[in-house]
Amino acid sequence: MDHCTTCVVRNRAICSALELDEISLLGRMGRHHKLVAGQTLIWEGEDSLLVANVIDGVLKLSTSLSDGREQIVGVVYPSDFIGRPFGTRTQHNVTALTDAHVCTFSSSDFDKFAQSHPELEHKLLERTLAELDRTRRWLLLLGRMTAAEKLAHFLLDMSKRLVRPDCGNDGPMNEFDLPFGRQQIADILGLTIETVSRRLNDFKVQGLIAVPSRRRIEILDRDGLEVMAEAA
Amino acid sequence: MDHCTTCVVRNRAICSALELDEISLLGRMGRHHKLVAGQTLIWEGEDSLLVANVIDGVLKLSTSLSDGREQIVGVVYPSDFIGRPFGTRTQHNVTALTDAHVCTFSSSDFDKFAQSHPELEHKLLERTLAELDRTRRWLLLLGRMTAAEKLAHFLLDMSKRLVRPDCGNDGPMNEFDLPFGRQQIADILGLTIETVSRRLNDFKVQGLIAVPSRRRIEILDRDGLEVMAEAA
DNA sequence: TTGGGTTCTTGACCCGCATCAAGGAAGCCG
DNA sequence: CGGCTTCCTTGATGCGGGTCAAGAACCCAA
Repeated sequence: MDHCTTCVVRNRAICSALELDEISLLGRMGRHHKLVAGQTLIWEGEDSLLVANVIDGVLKLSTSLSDGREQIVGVVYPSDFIGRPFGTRTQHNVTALTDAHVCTFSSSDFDKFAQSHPELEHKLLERTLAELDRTRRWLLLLGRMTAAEKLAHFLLDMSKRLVRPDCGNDGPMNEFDLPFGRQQIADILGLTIETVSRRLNDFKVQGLIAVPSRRRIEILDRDGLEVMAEAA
Repeated sequence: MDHCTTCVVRNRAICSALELDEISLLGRMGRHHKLVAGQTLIWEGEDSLLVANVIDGVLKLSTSLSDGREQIVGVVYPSDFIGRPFGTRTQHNVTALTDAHVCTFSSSDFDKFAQSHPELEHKLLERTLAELDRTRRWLLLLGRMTAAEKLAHFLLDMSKRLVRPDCGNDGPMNEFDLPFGRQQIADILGLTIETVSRRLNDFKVQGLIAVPSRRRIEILDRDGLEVMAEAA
């Protein structure tokens, strides 16, 4: 039984580098897996045993300090790749934020397969380079921006990344549901939950956004938000 | 004339993936380049025209905000790879911190060559994955650590990365010269120059380190520094 | 509907780090 | 050697965001 042929991320995940017959080869090594919100797939420090493609849902990558301080170091969406191939220890937890579907492979199986399929490795390289760029921009945000700037950036970024996969790419959305609670937003931006709450309220008062329900955001003044993001 | 055969990083750079005849092929596309301290090789936002291997010296990757705030997003050492292959806009400046030698390639030449040499791409992928891991740990540092913790981490990291290439890998050094001034350290850690100076002085008073001259560091109590790095 | 748990907001206070402002120490070139 | 520049240190002050502490809003399940 080959589920790859019906996979919704078939054309966007790294698998898209492969021909039909190779895909089914890879597919036979993969296992479809269901995660409930909050469930952790990979633990920090454990030997890297599996890698995966995200089919559906949103997951977070996070590390923490011994005293409980946590930092989210990455957020992963459908068609993204998870895990650390080529035998190193995993450096962070991977946890589902929403209910999610992933397609997992044993690390060693995947490594072997990748080494003999340069197309696949190339795709993975492009993704990794892009992710590195994104992460480096994040360093600027964490190291040099104020709380208000951080939040403005975050909201704008979300509005661009949360485009529904089905309804074509007609630019950023002005209305969306966050897959995060306030604490998670704080952990992404290197803030506290209180500060997130307060600055969000400031934006509301300034008429930049509306927050009709806890996780719903409406961007009322995108330009204003963009100014906020670059200047404070 | 093939300088690759005498290249000091020949066995550590990504070139080490290649056979002799392929290396000379790549070598003919490369240009050896000398940089003086402070010179910028690649500018943020410019179309990615070149990539390079670092032969000697230390370079920084940095981005900045319109008002002058700067964040260093990466530091590059001999044998490391610089630049963004596969045609995207470069996201950060690349600037020499010390006098440096690099071996540059036109992006398009390199891309073509890489696509037909999976070994090379594999090496590059492994490096990029490692760099991504490193950068993500840095997010934790910037987002969740205090000034003292940041500095302790920084010093320990330096002591591990600045091992002289010629004298084999006999662990971290307890005495070394920083390739950075105080302002650069601040830009790496997301602090101000004054805070760096003050916390460094605290460490001196506590007997953790000695600072015999501006850029020289001696670690006197490594365990103490490690405690500082994890708790503070 | 009620009750209990969770998540979010709001307020009061405080501390770490930024900011502003001199002053000192090195390096550099005449 | 003296003067200049650059880099670093030290001090005084203030603010942004963290911390602590309630309370409000929401979410379910019974």
